[in-house]
Amino acid sequence: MKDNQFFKKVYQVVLQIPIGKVTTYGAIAKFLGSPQSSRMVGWALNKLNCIDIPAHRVVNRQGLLTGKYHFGSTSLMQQLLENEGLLIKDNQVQFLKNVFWDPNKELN
DNA sequence: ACGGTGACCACTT
DNA sequence: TAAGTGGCCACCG
Repeated sequence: MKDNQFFKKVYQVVLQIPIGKVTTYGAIAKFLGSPQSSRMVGWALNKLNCIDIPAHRVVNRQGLLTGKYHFGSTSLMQQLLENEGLLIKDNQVQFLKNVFWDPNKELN
């Protein structure tokens, strides 16, 4: 698969997210070199919804858990995040700015 | 083979 | 200030 690189990078980035931190689809997309292809990131995670990838640490720009319905249980994603010390309210990560982890800044 | 769709984001009315 | 629309690229029916 030629898009393996895209997947791989998403995979790598998500795996590098520290505990208690989250990133956004847009940030990852930008890191991949296609700032406009944030949809692909979500799509990639959808296909890579393996347990090996902590996709629960990836949220949208507003911090909303938009992909929670793809985790099987809507509460699972929230539980996982809360378990990492994050505060979730109304399907949204509180203090997102505080726990935001930017791959472009942290990874290079 | 083709069109619709998607875990989104940013710019333009 | 809020709502609408375009763009991105791969998968599924």
